[in-house]
Amino acid sequence: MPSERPTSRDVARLAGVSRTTVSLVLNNVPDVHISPETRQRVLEAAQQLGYYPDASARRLVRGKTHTIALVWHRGPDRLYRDAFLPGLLQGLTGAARQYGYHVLFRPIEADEPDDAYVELARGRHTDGLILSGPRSDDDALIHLYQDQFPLVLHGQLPETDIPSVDVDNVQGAGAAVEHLLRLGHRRIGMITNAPLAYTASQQRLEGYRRALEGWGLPYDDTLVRYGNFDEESGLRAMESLLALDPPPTAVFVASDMVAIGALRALREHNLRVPEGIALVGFDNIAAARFITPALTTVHVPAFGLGWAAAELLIRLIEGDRPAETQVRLETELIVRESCGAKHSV
Amino acid sequence: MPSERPTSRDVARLAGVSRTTVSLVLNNVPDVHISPETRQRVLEAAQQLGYYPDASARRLVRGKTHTIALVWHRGPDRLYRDAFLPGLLQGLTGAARQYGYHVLFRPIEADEPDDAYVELARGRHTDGLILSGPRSDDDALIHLYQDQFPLVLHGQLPETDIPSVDVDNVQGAGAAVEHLLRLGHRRIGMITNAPLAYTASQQRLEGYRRALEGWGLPYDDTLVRYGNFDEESGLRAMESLLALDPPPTAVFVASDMVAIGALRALREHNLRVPEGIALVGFDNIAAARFITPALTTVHVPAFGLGWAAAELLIRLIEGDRPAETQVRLETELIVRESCGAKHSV
DNA sequence: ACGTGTTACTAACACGTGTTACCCAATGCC
DNA sequence: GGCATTGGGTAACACGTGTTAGTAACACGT
Repeated sequence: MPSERPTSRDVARLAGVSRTTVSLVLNNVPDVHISPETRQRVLEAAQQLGYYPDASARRLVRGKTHTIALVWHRGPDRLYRDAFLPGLLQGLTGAARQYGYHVLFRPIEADEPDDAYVELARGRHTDGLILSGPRSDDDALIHLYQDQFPLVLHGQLPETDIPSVDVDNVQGAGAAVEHLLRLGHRRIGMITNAPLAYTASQQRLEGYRRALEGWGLPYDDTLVRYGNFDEESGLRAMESLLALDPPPTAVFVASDMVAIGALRALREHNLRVPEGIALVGFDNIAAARFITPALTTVHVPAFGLGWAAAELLIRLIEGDRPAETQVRLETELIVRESCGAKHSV
Repeated sequence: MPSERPTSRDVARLAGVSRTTVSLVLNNVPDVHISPETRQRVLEAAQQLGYYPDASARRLVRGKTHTIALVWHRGPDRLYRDAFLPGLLQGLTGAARQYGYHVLFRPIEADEPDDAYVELARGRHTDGLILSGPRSDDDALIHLYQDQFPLVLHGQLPETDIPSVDVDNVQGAGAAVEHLLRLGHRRIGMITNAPLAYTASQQRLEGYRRALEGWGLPYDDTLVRYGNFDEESGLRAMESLLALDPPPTAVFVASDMVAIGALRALREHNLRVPEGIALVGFDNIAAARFITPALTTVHVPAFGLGWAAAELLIRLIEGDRPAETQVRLETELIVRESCGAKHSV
């Protein structure tokens, strides 16, 4: 880009007015009197020169970047979370655009310190952060929050009141298990999406337990296995459940990825789904639709989560304290083939 | 964030030196003599105050934003391209980080003008742009290029020498068809990924044609159908191919998404894959692995494309004219079940 | 005694904008 | 006629940094 980029001074010169006037006109400052002719001259001059105000200068003088960042932590669940990235980003940018904000994408790689993102905040690269996959041992995060820096978590951090956006895992898991109960199953196993160190895992397990108890069935932890984000863990967990005597007639797998592994185990044991064992997943990743049998699952609204996160964050930035800073979105049960409902209806 | 944010002036005051010295020390400016004691004092003062230089001020004075943007156009292929977004972004940010750049994500929505992204460039929000899904009728793009603004296209625009990054579609399609030929097929149909207005479609078709001709087989356009990004189009195209007498014994579908539709058509006709008809796809989207039968396909290295695009763009920004501005990455054939190779080996 | 270099540092300008405080002329009011 | 008010505009400061040109002190060779 050649250096002959026009500045507001050039526009002022061409229009025969002061730089102040140019600024007043171009920003449509209210309650200020500029004659229509002058206004017109300025507009034409700006147009003619192809003037665009310099973003850096604006940021500096206004003390605002009009940018928010999505901080994307690596971790064992990275591949899993990648499935939500496009939807989440579209939601984020959609809401951001409505408020005139830009979105920065900032993954934290394995060779970086976990708190590498603080520079974004402290160095005033952005006005606020959305943190995906927060860890409770992250005290840089706590400090930022104490310093009133605008933050929204994607996912939950127990024991804090940091604003966050998440899906209602208890309700979603409950709906899945309820569905199996309605189909007549009474011996229902569960494979978690991840170890219980993850809040979401605890909550989905809790939903499973409550659904059972709501129907007067005891919670029995011999029917529960722990997944770990990937197919492999699902395969092993299902093998272990099949070793039970008798095995469950249905299994709620709290992650589609893990469910795909479970499905493979069933195929290797020549068990038909849903006739032999019924399955319900969680997440509604793209592959759930395509796999055979198509997976009944709990839909996680990635777009909606992104939208809500950006909207909440921007509200915090602009200072109008929102009534509710803990957003929980509802999930939706997507009935396909793996649960057996299609046959029993 | 309270307004007591420390500036370099505060650091200078605390260390008992001038602001200039602070800047020199903190930026490690070479060939300048500062006594070790002073250097130490400055560092300690900065540390003690928790000083982070203001990014906006830096951008302004340096005339660089150290930011690049990924412009993501909507379009009929959006859902299709979403499959590559996570990989592409990881690649982009990975390379960007090595050079100290940030990455902005900017989708252009349906209700915006196509050239809404120029503001990013003209207003100096970013130092360069990566454009995904460029259209040849976009003259804002041409102007930007003429004004020497650093640009890299993801995908190709015929008849220009704008730097671009893409996969070698001709080679990839050729390898896919070659694979089917080696397996003994001689009557091979093709379903394109999209209408021929898309450069990638033309090129994949060209790869198909060349592979046939390389084996001395005539190119026969009665064996070719046109997909349109989605499952539905694949289903219809395959139905049409099945109406031929005799139908092809194998089909190269230049998009996994479309291939999934084709697969459904075959299932509805009770044709087994690969025994009845063999299939090879293109793209290697996540679902290709999970579907039954698992899809043999041509892998598109999204991460590599992102990395290459960012690296090329940053080279252009920093002024060291790269030797080659048209990057073409190789694809890789992923052999799974749908082609029949697993049985014949 | 004098110029020449070197070390260690600083004063002052520049980047391009938004905004406050002020000014001048014309008008309205009694 | 004197005074307040309003319309239309500008001079000057501020934002927080990077960088150039310059200075003061001191060492050194002759």
